[in-house]
Amino acid sequence: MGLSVFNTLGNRKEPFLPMEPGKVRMYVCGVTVYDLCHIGHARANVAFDIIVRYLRQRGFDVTYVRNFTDIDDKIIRRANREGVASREIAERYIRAFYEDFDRMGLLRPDIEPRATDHIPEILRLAGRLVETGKAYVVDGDVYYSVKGFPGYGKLSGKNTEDLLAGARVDVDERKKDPLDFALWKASKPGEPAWDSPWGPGRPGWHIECSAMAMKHLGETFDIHGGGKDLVFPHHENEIAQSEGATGKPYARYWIHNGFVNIDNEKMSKSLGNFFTLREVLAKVKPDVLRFFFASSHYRSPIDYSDTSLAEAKAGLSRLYRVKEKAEACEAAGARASSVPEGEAFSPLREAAERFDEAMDDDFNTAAALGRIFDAVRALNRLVPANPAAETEKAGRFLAGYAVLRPLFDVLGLLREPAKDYFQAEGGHALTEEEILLRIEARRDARARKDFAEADRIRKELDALGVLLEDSKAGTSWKYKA
RNA sequence: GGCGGCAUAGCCAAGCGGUAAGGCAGAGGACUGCAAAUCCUUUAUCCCCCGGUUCGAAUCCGGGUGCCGCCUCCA
Repeated sequence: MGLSVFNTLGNRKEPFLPMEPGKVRMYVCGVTVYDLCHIGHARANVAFDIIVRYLRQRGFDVTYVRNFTDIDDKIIRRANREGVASREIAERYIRAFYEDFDRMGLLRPDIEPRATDHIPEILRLAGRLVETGKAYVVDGDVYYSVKGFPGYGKLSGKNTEDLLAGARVDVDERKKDPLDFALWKASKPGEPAWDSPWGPGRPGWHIECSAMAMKHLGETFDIHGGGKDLVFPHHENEIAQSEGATGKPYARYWIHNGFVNIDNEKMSKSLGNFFTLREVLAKVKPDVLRFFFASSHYRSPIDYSDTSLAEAKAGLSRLYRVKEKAEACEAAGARASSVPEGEAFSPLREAAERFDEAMDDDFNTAAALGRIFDAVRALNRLVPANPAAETEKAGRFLAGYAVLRPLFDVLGLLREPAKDYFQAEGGHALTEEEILLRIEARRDARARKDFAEADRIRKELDALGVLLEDSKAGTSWKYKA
């Protein structure tokens, strides 16, 4: 069984065969840095983060490139509004981007090119297209001539007649054809500009990705990813200008993620119905969001709400409880027994295998998560009641947990210690010390069979958001979900 | 108008021709002083509707209905 991926180019699932065996060259469209990231950006990036993690775990040497669009109309507009340089806007939001995305545990790409650092490459590419007559110059603007590229529409499944009939393409008199798009825009007064053979100007949106992807990955590379909304026109145009220039296939597999919806409607800046990542991270741990995203297939739309977040939180807690037990075993001095064998482990090993099958099927994280829960159930049967007193059992449990751990890593889940996950949330009424004091008092009450007092203390803590759990090994506590 | 996608239990969500994963919520049981956690059992005779293909369809085909996305900046 091999890995298969859904390729937007061709609109079907295909076996994944990189150009060079064992090596994957991958480009993902990053963000335009003019504002804070919202959870739609988070969804897209978590999706590709998981894809990279899985490819690497599967043994591929992945070169992961993700750009920053740091020059664009929206950045300029914001800079003008605030009376600062557009560079300053870009720097500010790149910083914010890293703050948010690092918290999400997103892998840093191997290369993070910025448009403004690639002006020479962009000019070279545009120049190549002008020289070969595939692009034309009007008043310092450079436009790509779509009619000259026969494959136009192959990614998005559109044809040029339909596009024209759609009549939603704004008519610019200077363009030879309404579908033509700008490779280079002459700068207006007060706008940032770079010198070019056609006068001072700045790059159009689509060409930066082509220039940067081809510079860092070659003229043909394996995977190009982004949100579904980029299929047309952005990615269609990237193909046109890149293949128009090189005559070679551009990206071989196009992967697009579905949207985050609010009340069944696309969340977006223009609709105004968006939540920034940091707003959401103020409410829930980053892992909750990751779990939420992983619980649907990356191509499906996913509906964001407080309810769905709460459900994700509940499911994730079940996972963290397993980790909590593994930590308890380690704390008790147990070490994973070498090879997990025996009847009790076969459901675990089977679940791990079926996890890979699910991921092989177009990165089906929802199904993969199902297999993780199967494994969790199997592993929970092996939990020692008192790890300190049952080191052998604890060692077996750890051996089982070691089978699961790589699965969590692929999804980027369970990155923090369970103790922190359950106990390190701020803003609670009681300190850890105060909680432990009450647990001690309750222990004494239980020892003298004063259950009324013991229950009183437990209820008191419960009212303050602290949950007690008795076991043979003692009483543990956690903040209520 | 053109193109594409989706409709599965109370909720979320897999499934891609062989007789409905998983999670949350619910019910019963075990464990517990009682809880919590955990384990066991249980919860869709049926997958929007109507036809068709097939020994067999949630899965394929045709026709409906509803919702969504792209065609304009957008993950």
